[in-house]
Amino acid sequence: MSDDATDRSNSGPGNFVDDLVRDDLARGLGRTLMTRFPPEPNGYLHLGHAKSICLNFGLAQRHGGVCNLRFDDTNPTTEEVEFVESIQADVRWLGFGWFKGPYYASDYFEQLYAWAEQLVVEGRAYVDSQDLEAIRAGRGDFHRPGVESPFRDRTVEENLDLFRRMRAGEFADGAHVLRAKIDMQSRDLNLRDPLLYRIRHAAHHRTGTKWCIYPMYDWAHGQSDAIEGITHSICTLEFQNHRGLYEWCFDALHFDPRPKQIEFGRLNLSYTVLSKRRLQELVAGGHVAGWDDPRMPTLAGVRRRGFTPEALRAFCDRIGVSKRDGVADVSLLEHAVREDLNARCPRVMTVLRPLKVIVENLPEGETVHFDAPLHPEHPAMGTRTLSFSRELFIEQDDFMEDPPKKFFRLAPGREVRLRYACLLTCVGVDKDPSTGEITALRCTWDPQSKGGDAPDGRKVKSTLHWVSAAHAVDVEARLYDRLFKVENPMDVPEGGSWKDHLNPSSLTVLRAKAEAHVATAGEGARFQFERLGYFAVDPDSKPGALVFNRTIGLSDAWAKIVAAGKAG
RNA sequence: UCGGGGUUCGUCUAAUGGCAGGACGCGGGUUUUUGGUACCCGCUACGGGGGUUCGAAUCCCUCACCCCGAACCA
Repeated sequence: MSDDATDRSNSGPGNFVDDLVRDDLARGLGRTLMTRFPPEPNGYLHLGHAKSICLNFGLAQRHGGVCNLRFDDTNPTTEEVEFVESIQADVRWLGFGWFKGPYYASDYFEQLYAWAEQLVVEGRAYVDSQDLEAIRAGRGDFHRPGVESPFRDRTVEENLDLFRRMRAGEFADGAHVLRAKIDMQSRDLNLRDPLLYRIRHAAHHRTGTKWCIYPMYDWAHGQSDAIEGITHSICTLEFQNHRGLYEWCFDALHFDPRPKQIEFGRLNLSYTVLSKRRLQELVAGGHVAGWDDPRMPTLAGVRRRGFTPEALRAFCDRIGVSKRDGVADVSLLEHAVREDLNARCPRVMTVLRPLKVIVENLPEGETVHFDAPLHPEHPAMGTRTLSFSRELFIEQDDFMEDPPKKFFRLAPGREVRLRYACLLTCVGVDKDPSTGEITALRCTWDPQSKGGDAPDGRKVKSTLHWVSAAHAVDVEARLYDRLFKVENPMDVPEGGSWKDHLNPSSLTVLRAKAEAHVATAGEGARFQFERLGYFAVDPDSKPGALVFNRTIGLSDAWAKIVAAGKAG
């Protein structure tokens, strides 16, 4: 124990919210720790939400508390059931569950309205009948105080009457609003008589047409927290400016105990955009196939791509939680994904860009079988049988007629190993006489090297993946690259758009040859295609027509050598 | 310019008055039937300036820079 204080090698990523919660718990909260994840159902959840979900649910999990899922559904014009459903599915997929609920701010509309009337009665709120522009103008700006509305001094009776008639539907949208009566001189702009209710004759996805006035965020959120008994209301940095108003509401309603609002820095990721509005724009503009396009940073997208919830949670643990507005490197996410997939994925061989190989010393019609482990480090995962015959496919990238110095793979006269099979030597190259294009490789195998090692102990510098032409299954492989070409897509020159940074080759579709073992794989199944990366079966797959998404490639030392121009 | 936050390796993040540490990344190496994995070694940081102190990333002053805020969005 005493060593812990001095052993700095152990200190993991920071999480100042967790520290605060621990302090509060140590001091004695007097009630159960309760957090909440409060999405607005107006879009799909993305990686940024994953950070918030892991934070809120994680806190509850670690400290014997409870975390509510609550839909912040106070704006009927943007919210839809499609989203409340996808959000629940995504939270569950990530590995979290809620104790009761889910909850909805709309369930509290009646209570919220009653409290608003209370404010009116106490002279702390009034109905303003100025139009939008006048209200905006009256608010002033950073340097000028606001001016009071001419309607600010209406009597309680008049305010109550008007507010009730607002609810009753007597007025058109925009005719009146309910405002808190605070201080038009305040340096905190949120305290310059903020709007509490606006009229919206719009159907709500849950309350239908029962209401035609809807509470604003600032009126709904804190009170919803209080109703549920939330102890720690954790939100992102942009809400720091609202804390004064959050507290004002609790003062006005004399809430005790009250939730504590804590703000943290939202997740930003290099080479991607994380904002619902922009993701929506990518979908609407047809830049991707949908919210669940595997290139999207949505939870639906990365799930389809083959990311695991475990990897996402590990990533969220590792980036830490602070008040800094930073940008996490996408390579950290990729690392978490590879780390998890490496441990759990069975290995198989698939050739993405086939190059035909003819094994001259193996008679046509003859098949040799090899047993190969499904995971070299986990024998318990079992084995599968590989078929080897006269016609094979290897990767086009694995052969060069005139290789540079550091190219260890197949070349004329050179011997390599076929993974789990045998040693193979290239003895000739067939070319199309008119184009000069290589059509096939002439090779011989060493029957003494069955399994991959020669009895004479000779070594080869490279091991290639391969499939037998006669036994392979045709599959579609979808390769993904980063959606954006630049680290910060929001860094745009004058007159440009962040969408100018979209990577035109973020998707490559290939017709590949896979070993027979994958033929029966079901949707969502994950494999490592040896030497190529991790792949997951896409829902577009049909019987006999598998589609694989490349979740992430393996780290590729050779590609780095080539990119650095050091291949020799 | 007013208010609210923020500034530690390239990135994320520790250390809260006592040797600036970890992870990712990058470079090198060992092992290897994946140019994978694993393992080893190395790399780079306290925004600037003043002060307090035996001692400052940490406390004080000051400057600079960055983010958020003037929706009937959340």
